Amino acid sequence: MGRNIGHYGTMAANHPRLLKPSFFARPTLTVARELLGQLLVHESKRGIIVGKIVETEGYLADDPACHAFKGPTPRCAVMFGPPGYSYVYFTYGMYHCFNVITEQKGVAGAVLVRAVEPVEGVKTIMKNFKAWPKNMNTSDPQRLASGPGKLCVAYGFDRSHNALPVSKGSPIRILEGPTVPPRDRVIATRIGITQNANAPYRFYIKAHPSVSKTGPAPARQFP
DNA sequence: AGGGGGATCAACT
DNA sequence: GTTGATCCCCCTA
Repeated sequence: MGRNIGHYGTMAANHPRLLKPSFFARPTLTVARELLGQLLVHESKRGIIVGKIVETEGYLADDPACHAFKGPTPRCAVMFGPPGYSYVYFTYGMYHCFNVITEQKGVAGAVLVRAVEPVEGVKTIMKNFKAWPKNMNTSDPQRLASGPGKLCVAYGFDRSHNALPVSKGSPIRILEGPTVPPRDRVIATRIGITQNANAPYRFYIKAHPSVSKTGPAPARQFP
């Protein structure tokens, strides 16, 4: 924990192991599962931020918990667009949530990135927390982005980051990260929703300190 | 034009 | 387990 795993910020500029739009043009739950361990990069004005994705949730077109369930609205329109774009929305009066669009163009779907382990740019993350109006717990560097709201504070994401490509040439990119051993990848029910709450659409790295919380349902391993 | 609800977080009982 | 902070979104009328 807290080990230096390399200069991902420099690599992020033009490293070949960058997830391409084709990665996201697949079933939402497949993408949610395979995003575990990958590296979310934000090349922001304050500095570059890199974090290892440790927790995701899928949101599907036929899923009552999904913003796109009842069809396109101005807010969720990007969910019906091409895969590999960001979907950032505002919630609870002060927080944002960051998603990546999945499925083929015309089919709604997204993966909510709920938590990352900070890998690079902790100083920049701390600047973002200092600029945040509400008091947040920043004592544990492993838990600076241990939830979807905190993640957006840490990365400096807001609605200006909605509908941006998550790919080469964009300030937001996802790099291939270290492979997560299958026994450490678990599936469970989602958090903080009431609609379709029993759907096992949440994925996280077992016992990882940066995961938001264990959740109500017993998590099981998936192949 | 009005109002209920929300993919959150931290503090409190 | 419950509650306050805080405001945009979307449905209803």
